[in-house]
Amino acid sequence: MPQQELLPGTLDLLVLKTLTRGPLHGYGIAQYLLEHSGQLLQVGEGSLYPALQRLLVNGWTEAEWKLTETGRRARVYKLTAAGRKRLKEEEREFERMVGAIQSILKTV
Amino acid sequence: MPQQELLPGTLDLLVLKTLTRGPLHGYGIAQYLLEHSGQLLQVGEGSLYPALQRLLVNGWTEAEWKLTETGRRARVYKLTAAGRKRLKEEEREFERMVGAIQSILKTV
DNA sequence: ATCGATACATCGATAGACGATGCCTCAGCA
DNA sequence: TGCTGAGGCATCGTCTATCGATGTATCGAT
Repeated sequence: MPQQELLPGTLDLLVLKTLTRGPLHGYGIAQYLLEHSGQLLQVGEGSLYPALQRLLVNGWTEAEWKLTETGRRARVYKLTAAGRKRLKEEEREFERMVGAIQSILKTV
Repeated sequence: MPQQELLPGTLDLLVLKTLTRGPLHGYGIAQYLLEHSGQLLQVGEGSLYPALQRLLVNGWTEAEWKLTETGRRARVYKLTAAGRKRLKEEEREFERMVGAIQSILKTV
């Protein structure tokens, strides 16, 4: 059984939250999530880039091509006001769901 | 935006957990989850019955046709030993994932 | 020269959730 | 008598998301 790298449906939330720390590019987002989750949240590229597209299309983020300090081109994403609003909603919804599930799990 | 009824990937976990309280049929499982989650976990039939099939096929549950007190036929599901083991794994994995996500969410 | 890390993106397969639909029984009520 | 709603099963098609594989390219270090 291949263990999943992610809880399905939570990736947009994670990306949006990461971007509250400041504009960042895709690779950096994946790194941030990996490092700040004890290596648990391993976002594959095949999941990440489609997610970044979703966020763009929905207007939750804006993108700009830039050069990193190391001289590589990178597409830097920035939260929009709508994105911040969306983040709040997704956070609330996530906590609601987790709370509901845990209330089931904790019953003896 | 249609709000989701379930956190994807958590349905098997919820069903397995529900069955630790004793054998139960599909309809009863859906009711239990609804009632014990403050009406939050609304499992649709199009999600539930495929899930019950999965659990059966994997040997996590056993099924038996019975009659309810009201005289209707019902397929009653019961946890197997393997199902109990599986439940423990899924519980651990869920808490791990939620912990990781919340550690991202709580950073300022 | 090659290799690993950085950086983008797409494609196809798989899986899961969901709404709609269909079939059946029983109890209650008009 | 006939209808309706609740209890019960199940499947089908659609949609969406995750994921592994693949492909391109640059840069620094060996």
